[in-house]
Amino acid sequence: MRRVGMKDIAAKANVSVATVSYVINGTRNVKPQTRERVMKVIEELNYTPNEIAKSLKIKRTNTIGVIAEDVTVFNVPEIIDGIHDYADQHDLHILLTNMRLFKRIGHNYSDMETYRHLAENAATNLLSRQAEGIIYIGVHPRDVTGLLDAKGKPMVYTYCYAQHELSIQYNDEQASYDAMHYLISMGHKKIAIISGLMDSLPSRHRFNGYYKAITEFELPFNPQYIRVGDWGLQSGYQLTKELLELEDRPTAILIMNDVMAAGAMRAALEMGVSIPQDLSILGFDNREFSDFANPRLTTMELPLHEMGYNAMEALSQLIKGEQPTSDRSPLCKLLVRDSVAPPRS
Amino acid sequence: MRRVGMKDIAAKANVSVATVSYVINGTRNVKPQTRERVMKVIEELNYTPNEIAKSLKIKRTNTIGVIAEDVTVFNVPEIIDGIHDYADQHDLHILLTNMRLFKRIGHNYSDMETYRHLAENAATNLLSRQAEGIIYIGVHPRDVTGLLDAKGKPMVYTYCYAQHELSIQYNDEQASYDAMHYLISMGHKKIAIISGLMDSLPSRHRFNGYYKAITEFELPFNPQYIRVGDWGLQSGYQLTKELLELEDRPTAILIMNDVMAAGAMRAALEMGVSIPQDLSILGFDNREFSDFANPRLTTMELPLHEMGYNAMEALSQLIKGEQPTSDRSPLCKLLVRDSVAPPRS
DNA sequence: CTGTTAGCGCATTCAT
DNA sequence: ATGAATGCGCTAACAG
Repeated sequence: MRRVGMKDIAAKANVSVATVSYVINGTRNVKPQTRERVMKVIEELNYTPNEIAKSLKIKRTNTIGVIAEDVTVFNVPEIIDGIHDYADQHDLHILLTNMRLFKRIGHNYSDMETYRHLAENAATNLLSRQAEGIIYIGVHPRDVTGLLDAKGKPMVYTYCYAQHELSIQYNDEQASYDAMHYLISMGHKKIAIISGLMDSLPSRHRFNGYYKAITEFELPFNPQYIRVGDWGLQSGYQLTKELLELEDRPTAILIMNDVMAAGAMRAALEMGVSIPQDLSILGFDNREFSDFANPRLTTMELPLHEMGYNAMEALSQLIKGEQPTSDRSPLCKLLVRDSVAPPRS
Repeated sequence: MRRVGMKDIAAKANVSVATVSYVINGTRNVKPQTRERVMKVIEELNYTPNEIAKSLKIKRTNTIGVIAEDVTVFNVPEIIDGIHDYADQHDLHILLTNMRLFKRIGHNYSDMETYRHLAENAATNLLSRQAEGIIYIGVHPRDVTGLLDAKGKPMVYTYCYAQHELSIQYNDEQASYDAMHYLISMGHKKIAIISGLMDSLPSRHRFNGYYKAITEFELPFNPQYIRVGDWGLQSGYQLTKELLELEDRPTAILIMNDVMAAGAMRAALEMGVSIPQDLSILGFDNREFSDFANPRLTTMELPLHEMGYNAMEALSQLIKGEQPTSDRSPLCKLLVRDSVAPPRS
């Protein structure tokens, strides 16, 4: 049998389709009896409104498009969760496109051709499905300026940056400053840093935070303590070894991601340096394994949920023509576990 | 300015809307010149078809609804990735609902009221947005029979079961049988098992696989070697200690998840038992940390991508009125790393 | 308080 | 090879 529509309800309840519409949407006062009658028929016929027809009519879909570079990359699901959190509260729906970047072109960002094509396609599709705005979720914080054209629809970036566009990204500088503050408050003075690749924005920002803390708290600045890794475990391992072989060893290392921190722990283990008694380690990311490490790794947790939530909030405001008021650089949060202790006196 | 529609194209190109429709969809032959002219105007006006209007007309949306109990739970994103893989290849779109189960009601499954309400709501919403079918992704393999009513639309469950409904779930029994086979092929005869809670379907199935292998390969059956954990790290730790204190120690342990395996490794470390020389460990899940563990954990990898992909495939077939032909219990894959070695002779 | 009616943007039948 | 006209299911004037 045909799908039941308002017309069927109207017929069976002896009213006009308009009235049915009114009782469903509460758009106008309807006499309680009629209302009751209509409701009963709706119930009986198990009627569900066709939102697509409604959308066509009112020119609003309450749907927002999300383009994720890759949903399987750690951190991304939590951002999506934040998006859904806001969406639920505001009766918005999510059309999700997953570009599957890693599986498709691997880490080869240079294949910009394919890449831009995918993104452009995704946006066009979303837009033709009448998404009222788009959120673009990167796969790690980098500049994606000029990648996308939302054809005049509102757009918000998160977990990546775009010039002249609204983007929500956690505050890297403050995060590493806060981490340093914690280390210093524990009594550390000789604090090394293992940074990520220096062509990355987060690396630069975090280094700024490190340097700012060094300066403000008047710690000795030792260039030997500054090491540049490549985000991989092996580099954390190697650089930590180097740091521990220094004549004037640091008592703590701030490490820009948990993976390199895992390498650091391995190096320390091999060299008989115990954490946190002989060396304190502070990571970034709160990766799943950091809670299973031995000792459990103290790390900076990223405000992922908040990023998604704020991005949605900002987008909604943009859609309504308002000025976005959301915090564009939410703060990371120190997760105190067991890899930091006061230095040996 | 108003959004540009077919009418605008038609006017500017001096043709009827019908013709515009024909050139866009290639539904009928159009004189090359006219065709050309229309295309040019489309280009100029930057026209994008309104898929929502089209859907209303043709009564097909090419949209499928996905209900995830919680997208932030490990394993789920990879399933979603499989769904997108199929969707991309078949020009299908995904409307994703995230019930956010953990954040909302925690692990308290007993709050079935809220829970069913959420699910029912999600389905209704998806359906009223004209999703042509629904995929339900659980948060771990359990029976969810009777949770949802798709009102006659096709529905496929994955990462959970539902009686009398189509569900795609990896083959647990085969997985643990394969794991055992590997252990045995490495020369182990005294193989213990640390199972998950016995009220769980996977636990039962995996135990079946264990027992089947024991029987088929005529290994001694030692009830002492069977331990029941609760999936948590602590239980893996505790049970491994007990196993290692046995007079007749096992030389290998099959552990039903990586988290308990992490506990096992900790126990072994404390007792001075080295892995894999003195004890082999084989986990389940391929959790992120298992690759960072020391030694790297050999584990069974779940066919998550395939589950998502197959679920989509089956759903598509159902939508088309065909018999689903997808493999409903894809196989797990052994991921050989460093925690298994031949027993000491 | 309720009914009639005109579209929303498009695909499609029936003419020509 | 093309156009005119109809309607998908719904909302929102407008009219009573």
